[in-house]
Amino acid sequence: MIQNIQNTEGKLMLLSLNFSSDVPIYMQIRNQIVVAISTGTLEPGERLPTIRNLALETGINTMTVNKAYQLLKQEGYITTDRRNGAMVNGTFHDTKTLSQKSMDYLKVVISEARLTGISEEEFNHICHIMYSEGNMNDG
Amino acid sequence: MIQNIQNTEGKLMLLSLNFSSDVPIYMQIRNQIVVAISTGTLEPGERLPTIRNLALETGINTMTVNKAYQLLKQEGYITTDRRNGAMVNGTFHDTKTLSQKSMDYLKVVISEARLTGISEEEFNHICHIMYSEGNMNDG
Amino acid sequence: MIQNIQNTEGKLMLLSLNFSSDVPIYMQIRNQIVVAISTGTLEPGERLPTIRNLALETGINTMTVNKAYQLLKQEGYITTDRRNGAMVNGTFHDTKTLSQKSMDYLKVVISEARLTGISEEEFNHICHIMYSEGNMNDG
Amino acid sequence: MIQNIQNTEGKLMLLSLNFSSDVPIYMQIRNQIVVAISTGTLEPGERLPTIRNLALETGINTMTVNKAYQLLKQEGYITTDRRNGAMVNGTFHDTKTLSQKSMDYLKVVISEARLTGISEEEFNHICHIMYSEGNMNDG
DNA sequence: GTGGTCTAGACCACC
DNA sequence: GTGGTCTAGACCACC
Repeated sequence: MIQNIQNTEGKLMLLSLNFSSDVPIYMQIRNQIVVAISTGTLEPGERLPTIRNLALETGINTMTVNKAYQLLKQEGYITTDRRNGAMVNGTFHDTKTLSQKSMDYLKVVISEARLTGISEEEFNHICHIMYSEGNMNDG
Repeated sequence: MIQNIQNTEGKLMLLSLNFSSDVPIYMQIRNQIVVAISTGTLEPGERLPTIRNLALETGINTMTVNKAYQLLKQEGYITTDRRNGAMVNGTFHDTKTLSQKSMDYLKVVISEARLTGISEEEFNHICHIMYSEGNMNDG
Repeated sequence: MIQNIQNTEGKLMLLSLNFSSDVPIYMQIRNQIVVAISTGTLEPGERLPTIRNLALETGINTMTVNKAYQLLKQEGYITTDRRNGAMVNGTFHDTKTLSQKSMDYLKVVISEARLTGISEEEFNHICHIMYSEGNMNDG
Repeated sequence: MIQNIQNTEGKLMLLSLNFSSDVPIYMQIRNQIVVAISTGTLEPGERLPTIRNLALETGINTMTVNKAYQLLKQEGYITTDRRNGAMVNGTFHDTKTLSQKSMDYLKVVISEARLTGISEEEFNHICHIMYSEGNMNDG
């Protein structure tokens, strides 16, 4: 299911939820918001949709949205306060380190890539496209 | 928990299971066997530990191991028969395509990488190291 | 054993299980649900009985029902999620291709038909009756 | 695995065994011999390979081949005697009836066909091709 | 000995 | 309440 979601300024945000996926809904929300922040679809300081709105428009429970926002807050991607709701963080730690979880996932993805005959150059190309998506909103 | 597992020829195989992870145990087994096949730790035609043995030595239930093997079989990584047990497939389809799931994971990993200040060159370097691991057994 | 099963809306569904068959129970369930979807007994979007209910009313274990549902899900016949349980898919890929397995079965069935003296016309007639069952709910 | 098998007169017979299939080996042998008889590849009165030979050339246990032959004998497809080994039956009962098992399989196959968008005419065409294979050796 | 199936029952995250 | 996972243990056909 693909949903058009508006943030508090009325800007559109695409949210694609798959209810029969083994990835929990709250994690799908979290992932897509991380991607949106990284690609610039969500800019530093920008307000996220309110929990209530996001829940209402996607038809999911507010608890589920809340769980996603809590996770994002805990990971440092967003801040929440009572007056302004949720907001994209302006600065991120330049730790230049991938989490162990991401490293594990990456290893499995690369393993699958190799086994289907994708060369390192071709894999770099796929990564390049994904990396570049983050620069579209920069120029 | 890290376990040394012997395949049917007595060769050692490292299996690291995290029982408190949100990744199901059968999926952890599946993932690590995919990585092992890709890196050459498990060679084409090589026999995997029997379901019973793997279960016994890791302390996991045979049903759980069975589930992992069924998944690997269904994905085309291994074949199973009652004569020889489980066996790494000799040939893989060079489809050169990543599954949607892998694409999604990769996108999230790359998003996290960007946000921690990892440049595309640095990310390529991480990938290069992982890609190269599979070539150690080639020379 | 023939069981009357109710789906979540209370609609009756016939399920006939043969415990002494060489066809595994989960496969019998899978097969009969595929037939039910194809004939329109189960309609697109319709909810299947919950795993628990189906297990309870048939006296089968939940794991066995779960296996059948997992298979149906993987084959694209149904979707499952924790909110709505299992649900018949609304759209199916018009691939117009039979699986190798179905081709093999069909070949054996046709071979048996020929050897018992059933002509191609007579065989087409049997198929016609089975094909037509799916159109009863259309008119 | 595809094996060229010689019958007792030296005639070649193609046998394709899939050891990781969920269809037991003895049933695969049985099925393929039924198809071979039906298509005329094996003619009435023709001798089958000896159990020992078939086992030797395919690498399967003689018990497995024996099981297949016993089943074929019991179903009336072949006769066995101590001097001549196994032999294709000359006459088959023109019962013009499909077994319940075959009816069940056919129903599932047709259900799958409908759901992938195969029309009755297209299905008849597939059947026609399979039916026709049995007439190639007739002319 | 091997994988495959099934049970009874528990527990879990998710919604 | 829902599906999903896991266990301990039994039994099975197949090879």
